[in-house]
Amino acid sequence: MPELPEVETVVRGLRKRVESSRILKVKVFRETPLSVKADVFANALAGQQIRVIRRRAKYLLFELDRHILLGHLRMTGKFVVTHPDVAQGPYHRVWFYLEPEALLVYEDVRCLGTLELLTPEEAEKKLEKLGPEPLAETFTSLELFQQCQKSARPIKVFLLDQRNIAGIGNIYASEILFASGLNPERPAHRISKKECQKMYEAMRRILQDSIDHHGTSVSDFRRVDDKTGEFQNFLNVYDKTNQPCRICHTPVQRMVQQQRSTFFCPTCQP
DNA sequence: AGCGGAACCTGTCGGC
DNA sequence: TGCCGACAGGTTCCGC
Repeated sequence: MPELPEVETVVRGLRKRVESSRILKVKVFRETPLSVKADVFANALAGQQIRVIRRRAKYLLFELDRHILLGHLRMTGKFVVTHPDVAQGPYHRVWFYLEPEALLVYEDVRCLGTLELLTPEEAEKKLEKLGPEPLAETFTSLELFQQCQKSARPIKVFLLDQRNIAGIGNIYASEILFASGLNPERPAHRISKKECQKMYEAMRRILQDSIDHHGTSVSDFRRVDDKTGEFQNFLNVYDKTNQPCRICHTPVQRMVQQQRSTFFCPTCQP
């Protein structure tokens, strides 16, 4: 499901519902997502308080008394807050019993998501490899331009590489390039300073707008309270193959870059 | 160093 | 109806 705006939406929901709660007990239904054995995971978490919840790139950080629980939802991971007497769903992978009275459910159809139990130092080491947060006040168009200058890869592929900029995924990469009028195959280092400025502004505007609309629910993304996001209503090209471009009415095209779909308007993005 | 491709999983959808 | 391949919002590993 999730790119930066969706993870931010989840983090905000979790903050409201479970920040400062204490983990009483953990039940693991499937070990695949975990970085350690189920019993180690469960025993280590029991008794720790969730002090702070925050986001870095597409990661969720649960800052506990002694550990960082680092979550990544990959394609289909979800966190849902519910009641302790809820029935076990088919894709429930981990239950966190919380005090006061709540159940935090981690569910994941495809089981590609991860829950890593780390020390603060290990988490730090892992996250420092990521590029800058595109919405950070300190992130500038000049920084983006300088980063682009270092890469000959297609700009779409560049945007997906988390070491360049953190948090953009397949939906927003296509949307950002459409809004910037840039062809997805343009080598990153061939993009002018002026075009980069436009891409920077599009990036910040689109990501912030999406957060304001609680993210994009294309198939199964849900908020912590199981509501959908609303930003799918504002997408211009993603998954719109053969539909007329909103600006020029040319049919939107799909192509494959790095084994992933890219959507674009051949007229608006020459 | 940097690239393309496969792997990790499971479900869904379209075509024949 | 049934089967099969393609595809899905992501990351990481491996070999060239």
